[in-house]
Amino acid sequence: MIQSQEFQSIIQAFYDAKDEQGIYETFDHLTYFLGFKYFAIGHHVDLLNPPIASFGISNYSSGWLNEVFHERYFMDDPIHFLCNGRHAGFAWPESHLLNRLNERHRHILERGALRNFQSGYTIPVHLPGEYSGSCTFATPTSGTIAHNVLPAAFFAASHAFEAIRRLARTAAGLGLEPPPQFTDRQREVILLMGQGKTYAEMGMILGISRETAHQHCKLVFRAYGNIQRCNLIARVLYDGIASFPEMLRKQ
Amino acid sequence: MIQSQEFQSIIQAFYDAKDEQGIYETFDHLTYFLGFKYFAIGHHVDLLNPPIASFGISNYSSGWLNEVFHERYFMDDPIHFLCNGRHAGFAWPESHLLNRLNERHRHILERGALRNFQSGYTIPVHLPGEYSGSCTFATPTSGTIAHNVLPAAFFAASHAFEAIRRLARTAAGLGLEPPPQFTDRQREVILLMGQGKTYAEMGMILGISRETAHQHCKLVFRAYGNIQRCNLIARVLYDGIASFPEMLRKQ
DNA sequence: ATAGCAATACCCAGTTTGGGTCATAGGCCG
DNA sequence: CGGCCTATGACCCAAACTGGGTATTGCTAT
Repeated sequence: MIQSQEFQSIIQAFYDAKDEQGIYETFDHLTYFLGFKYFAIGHHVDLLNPPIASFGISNYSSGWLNEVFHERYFMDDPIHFLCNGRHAGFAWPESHLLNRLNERHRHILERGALRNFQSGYTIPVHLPGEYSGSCTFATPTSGTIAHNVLPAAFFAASHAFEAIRRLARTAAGLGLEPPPQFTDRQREVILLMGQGKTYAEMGMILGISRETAHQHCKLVFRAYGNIQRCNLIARVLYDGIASFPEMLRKQ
Repeated sequence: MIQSQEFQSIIQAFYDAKDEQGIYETFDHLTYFLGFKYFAIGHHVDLLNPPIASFGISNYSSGWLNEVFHERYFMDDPIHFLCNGRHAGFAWPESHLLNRLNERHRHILERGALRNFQSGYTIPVHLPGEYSGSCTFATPTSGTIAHNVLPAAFFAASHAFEAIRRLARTAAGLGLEPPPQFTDRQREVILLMGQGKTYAEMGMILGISRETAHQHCKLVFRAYGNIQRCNLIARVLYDGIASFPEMLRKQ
């Protein structure tokens, strides 16, 4: 399958696509080629109020899309939820994944199954400074998905996402701004903020005065546009400026 | 290749590995299976002062590793640089990628080529809350890499990274105690805290009094053992109680 | 029915935050 | 050498947070 000329040409077609229509047709082709029926690719954002340069393309039925929009399923999409903290693709439904879902997630999953989404394969896409997203292939038949198509689906989905990102960015005229850069000292106070330390404690730990720690923090806030402390924590983790292990380390 | 039993068993072996030695042997096997000679997988961090729970494994020669450490190449690694803002894997060297490199990058790339890294394939790995990383396969022969192995390499690298992450995390002792459970209201105030809202703003948004929002937050803090607000944000994101998309979305 | 829990609401004293502004010292670079 | 950046330190002050309380309402499970 992967050795085939057809597979190579589908990948190339994503990069050659000039607009959403071209992407859609290529995806339709790919979905059929891989043996699935449905596809969806896009960012995990508020679909009723999508941010600039975000995108979402699928061949889901209008009935299901109506339900998703009307019931606001996209805010608690179980498949999107399972993408959190994950790089490798995953086939669903799978028992040990279902354990992580809450009531609302399961309800949505059941509604989807009624609408012919019995099983599928989803590829998460995370990139620093961008909205998380994913690419999903689904079938109306229940039962296990053939494992040998997964590498091809994973590979193709990644390139498809890459191609659509570029298209969406150039269409939006950005250039998303890259996350700010920080000095070593600034990164240190960021970690300490995430550990819940006060300015006085930071000063103690770093061997500097309370006011100096305060000053470093002020510059960090300013770099992010004077956002609030807690929002900063979420941002630096998301932007890859700090990692969970460092921030959550006991001390 | 991908259909082969051997490929499946290599993937499984990564998840079954109990320590770095097991990972190393499995990677050696995978590298040979894919037709490469060298492999390297790990986080893009300061190797002289690696953060907790970060990892790096490779079968590079000690001569090259010495040079990398001594000359601090890892701070300006051209391959790591090309991973920025990219999800799909990439084969190198490739002319349109080289354009993005600066002098120092090219110098390091040339030094690597002298040390037998003529061409390769690199898979970037980005995950919110973690350092970016990558997995590289390389060969001492110049010339184009056969395209048909790339999907297998991409797929296997993703699962390998996933398996090593889990190993490194449990070794770092994170995520041992099960996270507390929260009510819907509590989850709402958690999200609002992560968005930098004050108690008064939370009350406004939720249609309750400032003091009620305060009360919900107090119970959340208590559930985590009266930790500080900012530390809470890092914890709930790590524990999967809230996700980056819901916390960072504009509203 | 009654005990438990979630959600609501209010009080309060002490601490912390997050904006300013200002100043000095050292390092690096052209 | 001068300019720029970083790290350091200091002061001010209104607003917000923190962590104790108490108390009512309504729902649910035993």
